[in-house]
Amino acid sequence: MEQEDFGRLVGYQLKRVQAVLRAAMDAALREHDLTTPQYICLELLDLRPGLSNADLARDAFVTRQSMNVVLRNLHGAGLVTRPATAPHGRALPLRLTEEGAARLKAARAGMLAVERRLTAHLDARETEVLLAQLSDMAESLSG
Amino acid sequence: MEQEDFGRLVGYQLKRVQAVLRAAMDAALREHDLTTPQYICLELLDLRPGLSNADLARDAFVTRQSMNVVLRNLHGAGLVTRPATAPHGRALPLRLTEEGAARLKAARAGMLAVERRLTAHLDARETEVLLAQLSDMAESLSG
DNA sequence: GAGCCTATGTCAAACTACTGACATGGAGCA
DNA sequence: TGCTCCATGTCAGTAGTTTGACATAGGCTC
Repeated sequence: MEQEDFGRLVGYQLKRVQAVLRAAMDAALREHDLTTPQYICLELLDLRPGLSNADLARDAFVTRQSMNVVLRNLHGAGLVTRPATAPHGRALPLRLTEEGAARLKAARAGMLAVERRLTAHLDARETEVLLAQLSDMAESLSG
Repeated sequence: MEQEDFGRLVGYQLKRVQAVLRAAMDAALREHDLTTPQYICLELLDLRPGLSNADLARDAFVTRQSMNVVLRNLHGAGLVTRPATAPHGRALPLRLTEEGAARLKAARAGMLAVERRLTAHLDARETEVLLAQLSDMAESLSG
C-alpha cells in the first residue's frame, strides 16, 4: 500500500506536497478566474511594479517563454499593462491595472488560507527552521 | 532584489525547491533518455509490478490522463508491457521489460545522487523530522 | 566607431498536465 | 434479473512549460 522506501525520499515527499499544494491553490483561485501562475505573477507585480517579463520569469522559477504566455493572457484579460515601446533596452515594464489589483486583493485571502492550512501543525520556530532548510536545499542543488 | 515577505511563505519556498529539484532530475535523466515522470513510473513498476494506469497515476500524484500519455511513450519505447485484454475489470496490469529494468537501474544512481545533494546539509534526525513535516503538510491540505 | 558579449522579447514545436466527457466492466442491492 | 454506483481506460480540448532558435538593444572593450 505505502511506497516502502520510495516514500522515504525527500524528493518524493516534496513532489507530493507540491502536488497537493498546487491543487489547493488552483481550487481556491478558480472562483476568482485565475490560475496559479497568473496569481504568482500578479503578486510579484503588486510587490514590485515595473518588472519585465524576464524578471517575472526568474522570480517565478519558470522560463521567459512560459511567463510570456501567462502575461499575454493577463494582458488580454485587462489585468496588466504593457507599454508599446521599451523605455530602456528591450525590457517592457509591466504594471497592474486597477482591475488587476482588485482581482489580486480578492484572491489573496484564499491563498493565505491555504498557507495557513499548509503550516497548521507547525509553530513559529518550526516554520522558521523549515523555511531555512528549504532555502538551503534549493541552493545546494542549484549552486 | 529579494522577495521580502513573499519569500517567507512556505508555499513559495516549496515551489522554488521543487523547481530546482525538477531541473536537477531532468538533467541527470537526460543522459539516460528518460523524463522525470517516466522515471517515477519505472520506479513504481519496479517496486510493485502489475500496477494499472490508474494506480500509477495516484502514486505519482497526476491524473489518469497524464499517466496514460507517459505509459504510451514508455510502451512505444519498449520499456513496459501492457496486456491486450484485462484479466479482471478494465485495469491493465503493467510490467517492466528487461530493457525497462536495465534503464531504470542505470538511471537510479543519478537520482540517488540528486537526493544526496538535496539533503546534504541535513543529518539523519533532521531528515526524519522533515519527512514527517512534509507528510503532515500534504495530509492537512488534502484531508 | 567596430566588434563582442549579454539580456531581452518572441516564434515554433513538443511534452506534460489538466478539465470535461464518454463507454465499459464489476460489485452491490432491490 | 435489472438497476445503480464506482472505477477504469480513453478521447478531445485547453493551459502551462520546456527546449531550440532568432533578431534586437545596450554595455563593454579595443
